[in-house]
Amino acid sequence: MSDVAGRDPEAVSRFVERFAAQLVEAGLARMPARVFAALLASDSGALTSAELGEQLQISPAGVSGAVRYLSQVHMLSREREPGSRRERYRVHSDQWYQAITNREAIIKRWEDALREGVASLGAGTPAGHRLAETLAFFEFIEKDLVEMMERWQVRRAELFPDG
Amino acid sequence: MSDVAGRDPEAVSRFVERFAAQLVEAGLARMPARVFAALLASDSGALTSAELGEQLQISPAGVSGAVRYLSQVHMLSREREPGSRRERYRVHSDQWYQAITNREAIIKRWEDALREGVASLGAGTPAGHRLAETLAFFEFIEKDLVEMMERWQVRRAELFPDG
DNA sequence: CCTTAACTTCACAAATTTCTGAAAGAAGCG
DNA sequence: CGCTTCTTTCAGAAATTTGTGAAGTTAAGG
Repeated sequence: MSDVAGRDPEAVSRFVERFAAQLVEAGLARMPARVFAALLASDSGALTSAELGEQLQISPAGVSGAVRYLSQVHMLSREREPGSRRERYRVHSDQWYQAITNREAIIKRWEDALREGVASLGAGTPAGHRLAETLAFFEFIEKDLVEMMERWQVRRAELFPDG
Repeated sequence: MSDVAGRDPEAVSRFVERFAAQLVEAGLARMPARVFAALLASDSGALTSAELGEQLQISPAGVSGAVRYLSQVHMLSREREPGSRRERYRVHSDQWYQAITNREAIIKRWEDALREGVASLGAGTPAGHRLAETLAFFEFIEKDLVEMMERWQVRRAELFPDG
């Protein structure tokens, strides 16, 4: 069943393309950005490969590549409808929470590189000191982000008691 | 005066390239990433165009493009040494604070796109509800990020009393 | 098992991005 | 004012990325 039926496809498309453009500007590749935006704007929160391909005018191969990337970075999850070979790609309500939590993996690698830098340039040198301070900043961010997400869960429950 | 003199250029270069690679993976363009990493790893915290060009093996044009971008997103600042036409590009100790604050501009544009989406898809629809929840998340993040940066300033003063 | 629907992989064409050399543009200094 | 030094702009070559068609793989359903 098409998720788009009964809605203004143009309004949907307009939002999808605009929001995707912002995601692209923030560093996401074009096609994953469009797929993610389309899911976000769907009523059911889940679309099949065919639906995505039709709505976004992209080939099955394009959809495949985009969802592979998005699922790697935990921005969507795949589900198989039982007794069908159709896959559905879904955004969850805590998807952003997931995505941000995933950012921590990136921060961890930055921290590794910085620790190496402090060691090889020397903790006593001005440059070493700068790297150490940068490292401390990321360690702070990492810890504080976790707490921030906890605060969001609380706030979310307040704003959307039934969500 | 070369900032690199008296240090192991190989150790510096190794850190610069590794850290830059992480920044690239996070979405920054290659050359801005390398320039930023080189500044971070310099003892003085500031390098001239010629020094950057030599250390990174890139042309003056490359340096120019990279620093233009980095200064736009507030990841470095330019200074003119008085009585010289040489420019120095500097990272400040609160540079990451600046960069994150700048991210808020991006979040603001996401929020605009989402508000439009809620309006055009209808606040009462499931999709509209999802967009509204996403919007609320970003509004929360935006406010909380500011407080987080304030907490960092406090923490930083504790860790580096003389910084 | 065989058919068939769905997804994935792969090689390639097209579009985009990146980086450079060359030329033009500022700005200090005599 | 003209020389010199440094930076920026710009057109284009080179490299990378993107998205597709076509072939290949998997698994449901007879």
